[in-house]
Amino acid sequence: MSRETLLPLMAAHVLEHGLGGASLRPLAKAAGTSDRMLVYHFGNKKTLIVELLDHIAGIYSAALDMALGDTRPSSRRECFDRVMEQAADPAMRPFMVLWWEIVAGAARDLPGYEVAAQEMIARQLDWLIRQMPADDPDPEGGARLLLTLMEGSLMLGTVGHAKTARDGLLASDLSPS
Amino acid sequence: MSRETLLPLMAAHVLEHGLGGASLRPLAKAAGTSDRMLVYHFGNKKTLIVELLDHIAGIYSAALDMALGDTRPSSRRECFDRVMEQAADPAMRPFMVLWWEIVAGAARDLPGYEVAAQEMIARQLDWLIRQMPADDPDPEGGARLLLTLMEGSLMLGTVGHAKTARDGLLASDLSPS
DNA sequence: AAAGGAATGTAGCGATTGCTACAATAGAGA
DNA sequence: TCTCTATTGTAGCAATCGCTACATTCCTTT
Repeated sequence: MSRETLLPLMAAHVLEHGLGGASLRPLAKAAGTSDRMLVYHFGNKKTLIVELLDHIAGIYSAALDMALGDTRPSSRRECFDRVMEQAADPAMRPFMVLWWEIVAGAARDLPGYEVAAQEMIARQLDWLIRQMPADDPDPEGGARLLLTLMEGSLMLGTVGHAKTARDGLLASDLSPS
Repeated sequence: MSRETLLPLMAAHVLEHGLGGASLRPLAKAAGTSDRMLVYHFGNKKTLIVELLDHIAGIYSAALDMALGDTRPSSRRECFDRVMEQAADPAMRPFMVLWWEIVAGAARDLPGYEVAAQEMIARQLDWLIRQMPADDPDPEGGARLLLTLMEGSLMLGTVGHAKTARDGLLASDLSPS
């Protein structure tokens, strides 16, 4: 059992139970090993978490690649609505919950958190650019705008202000300027 | 020493050191008491945290009231820029860092986190409405839109994608529709 | 002054934390 | 077959966790 075998199992555990309370022994049990072996393979907990975050960022990228739509939207607003609908999928909820924990860790400068978050956002932006309307005059700028709106809306959603974000969006013009 | 005396002191400690690692003994030391007394006053840690979050939401509201600008901006974009500039103030950083921890807690349904976050967002929205241009035809809708953009931008900023948000905003039209 | 509840100190319990010392096994190359 | 290194198990350490039992002090009310 090597690092590569253990990481996906631990990632699954973290997706379900969170990063904050992730201690060696539960992590080990989820991976079918002992805390002793986790330290043996990764040296210490800090570097384990760093590698785990990197691995999770990889999982997220792969999940995005799987979710490429086959038809392109005809407007930025339709694109936004589609992506938001997909983010609301219950299957995405563990990712969502973990995501805010990663953001919090990045804000507090915990090692590995910011790089992982940065990677995940970069992937999401790439993905979004490919999802933009085919005739959009500025797909990069549009994707960046939609990403900002999306993340703001998702955050407001998780703290019980989904309606606030929705109403704000209704009063806005997403079309290219 | 009552609850009301202890809460501000613990809030200061949490603003500096975070909520996640906040355990009874350090909290007590920051408040000049013992863990024994914290349990005596609040019953247990969970309700302590709930009351502490409520208190912190109150502090945040007060801080916003202090920061009401004396001149109104003349456009939504100017309003946005001003608010973002204020949010970038180093003095706001502890609030920012703590904020994402509260969001993460709300996403994970920890008791008290969502209510606190909801309250803080509601206050921020009220504040934003009062900061909108005087001649804005739809201050409520505009404030909701700006709030969404702000929070998205702030999040992207904390994970090292401030430029992404900025470029997205440049390619957008914030004027009322 | 006596009494009684509120407030506080001391000490510690059982559980969990990250990590380590030591020993045992296993499998590959000589 | 014999080493030698890589891997794994067992046991435990010191620190911290939330919380509690028990005793004591303090202040208010009668």
